[in-house]
Amino acid sequence: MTTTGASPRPGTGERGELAGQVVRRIVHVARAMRHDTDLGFARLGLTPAVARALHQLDPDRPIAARELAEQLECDRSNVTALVDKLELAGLVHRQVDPADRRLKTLVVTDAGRGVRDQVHQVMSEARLLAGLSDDELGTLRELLGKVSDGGCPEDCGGE
Amino acid sequence: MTTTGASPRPGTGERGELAGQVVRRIVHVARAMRHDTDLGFARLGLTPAVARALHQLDPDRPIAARELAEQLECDRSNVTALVDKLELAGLVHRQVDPADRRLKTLVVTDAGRGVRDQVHQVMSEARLLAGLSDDELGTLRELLGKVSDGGCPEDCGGE
DNA sequence: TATTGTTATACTCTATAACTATA
DNA sequence: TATAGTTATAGAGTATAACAATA
Repeated sequence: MTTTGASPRPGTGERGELAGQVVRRIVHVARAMRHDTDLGFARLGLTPAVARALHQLDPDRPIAARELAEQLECDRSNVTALVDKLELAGLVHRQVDPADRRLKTLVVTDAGRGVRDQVHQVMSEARLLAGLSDDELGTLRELLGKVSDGGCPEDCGGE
Repeated sequence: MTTTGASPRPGTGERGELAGQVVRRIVHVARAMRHDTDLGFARLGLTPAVARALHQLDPDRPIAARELAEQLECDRSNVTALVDKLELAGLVHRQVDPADRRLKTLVVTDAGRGVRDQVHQVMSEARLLAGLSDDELGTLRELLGKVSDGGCPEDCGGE
């Protein structure tokens, strides 16, 4: 407690200023990236939310709507509309679970597989990251992984 | 075409995979951060967009609505509603520019100054960044700055 | 009684187009 | 005619509450 560095409140002091800059840059960069990916999704005829939903579905391990809602961190009621659009586009098929007839399993169709791959690719293009070397990208990935809750439920790190 | 490394399309190959992971992590982290800050804004009685608008206004250099729209990268028509709420809350005052009576200058009130400071602090708290050292934060800031369009119009880097 | 999926509803955010008042 | 701000409107995204079917 002798020198500087102990701020009464978070968001104050040098450390808080630095953290604030990082927060704003992350939000800004993410905004630009989403703007970028959204264009790609639109080219596939998908809204951003629908694209994210499709991306979250695993063609080889169908899940119920409930589970998709958890993965998307949104309410069940929203999933209904998202899956409606996916089913209308022929990318996903609702299938009642014989074991528990309350559940509706979301099966990705063959067409859905193809579009899902394209969604994945759109999210990997990352024009904005072109200026970074492979080393820098690696470092960035590590640092982002250290951010609390940066563990990412499914697809961020592992693959 | 002799070795690896040359991918026909972006989003393919090792580099694309790495970039994709970084993209997804950034989006995920930004999502978590926004969720975090949004709670803070709500405690101030502000919606996220209103908070961002107030944060963008400089109490010492009033700007017109048009300019705010540019800074927020949104349409003029939206600014009307945002400023409506800010004015209703007594945080901002519309003032017709005598020089060009088409313009309405947005003046931050005394109460507005206080709330704006709190907004700034909410954005600097960054609980999620607690696990990173000062060095790591600095590196993260640099790398994010290298991302295309990471220049950030106003408040990200400079202060 | 608890849970799944659905529906109805509402609010926020954002965009487009048409209007007004100034210039 | 061009521009600033406003209004009306629409669509996407997300949340809550109530409902039917199933467990």
